[in-house]
Amino acid sequence: MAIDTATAQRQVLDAADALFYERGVQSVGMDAIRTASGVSLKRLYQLFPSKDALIEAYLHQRDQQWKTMLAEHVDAATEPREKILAVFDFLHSWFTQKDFRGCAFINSFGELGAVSPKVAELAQEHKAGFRQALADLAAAAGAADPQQLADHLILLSEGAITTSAISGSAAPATRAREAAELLMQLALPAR
Amino acid sequence: MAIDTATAQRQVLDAADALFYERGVQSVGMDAIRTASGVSLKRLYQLFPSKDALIEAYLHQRDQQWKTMLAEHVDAATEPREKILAVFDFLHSWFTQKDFRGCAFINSFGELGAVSPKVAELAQEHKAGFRQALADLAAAAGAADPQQLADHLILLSEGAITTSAISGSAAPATRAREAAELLMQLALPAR
DNA sequence: TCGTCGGGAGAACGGGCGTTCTCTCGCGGT
DNA sequence: ACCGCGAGAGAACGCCCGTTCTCCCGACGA
Repeated sequence: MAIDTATAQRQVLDAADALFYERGVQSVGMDAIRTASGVSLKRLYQLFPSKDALIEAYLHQRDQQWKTMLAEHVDAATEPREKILAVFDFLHSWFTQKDFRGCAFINSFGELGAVSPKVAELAQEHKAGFRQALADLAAAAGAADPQQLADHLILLSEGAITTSAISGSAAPATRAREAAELLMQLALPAR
Repeated sequence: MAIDTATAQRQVLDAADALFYERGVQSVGMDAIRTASGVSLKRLYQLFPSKDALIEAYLHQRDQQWKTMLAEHVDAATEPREKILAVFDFLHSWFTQKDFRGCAFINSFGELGAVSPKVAELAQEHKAGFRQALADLAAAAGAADPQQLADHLILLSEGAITTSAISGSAAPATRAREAAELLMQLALPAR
């Protein structure tokens, strides 16, 4: 065996992640992933029985990575209010990554959501997870209506993601942070 | 001549609009548009020299339609503050259309933005136009910083569009409207 | 009436893609 | 040393798609 199964999987997933995210899921052929990963097609199909399965794994991995990065930023803050603002700092640092091209779930949903129920479902789950995280933060900060504040914050976040992707600027993150601060003034008890 | 050039063009554009929007640009073949429009392939290629040209025309048409629908809602309101809220009422009525599947520009950008500069450019122009419209409304409402208010409103709008598309619910429009009201409380001079 | 022009229907072409198959080779066990 | 399993490389297959071509017909001017 040339390479260990686990490392082969990691190589394939890394290559798929980079290519799918950069060019979109449909524009990337299995051959490109074969070339980029250095894993033979035969093995690739042993690890992932179809392109759809690979797409699923790609989205799953993105979800994990995204949650981890978000948690790192949020955990670094101590004050509940600061933790909410840290979400937008996280967005800003994400937007300034040179390969930033929007949210993988929004992009995949736009490509395949109407045609692949699985992709649509994964996008919903990802966004639901984010919403839950925001709701927890809002509750911890003592919001009178944490669900409402969470909804407002998620709108700002999603808006910032797509606006930043299309405009190519990271400014929407700071604008969203501004707006979040204003909304918190109204939704949180005075300190 | 079986059908007049103008009506043939309209039939093709209507078919392309429906199919591209519903299934995504890349999932729809020229053959499907030929069948749906009833216009022969030969004529189709006389009217639009390539699929790319047809995609461009599709996006252009979407832009026009969208601006028109927005303007109808905004113009129906009289108070400057009401005009801004009318934007979110427009979003709500859009989201409840049975074929709603998010913003055609965001979806196309996710599919082709990285690979087609023309699509990326059209998406930027569309969003810039929306931003300008919001900035005008914010200025008319007497915002201290109309650019900032416009930026906050566009984030709420874009967030509502993608959240609604993925969740399949129109609720984000009302949540965004709520948030917009709160932000206006702070950004506009007391009445 | 005849020829020609333009359009409709759909076959054809060239290329790409997802998936599978073939061939070959190196390695481990006896 | 030999056998056979599994892996790598890439050809092959079947299908789809964008684009062009062919063939046929109906309309219209001389």
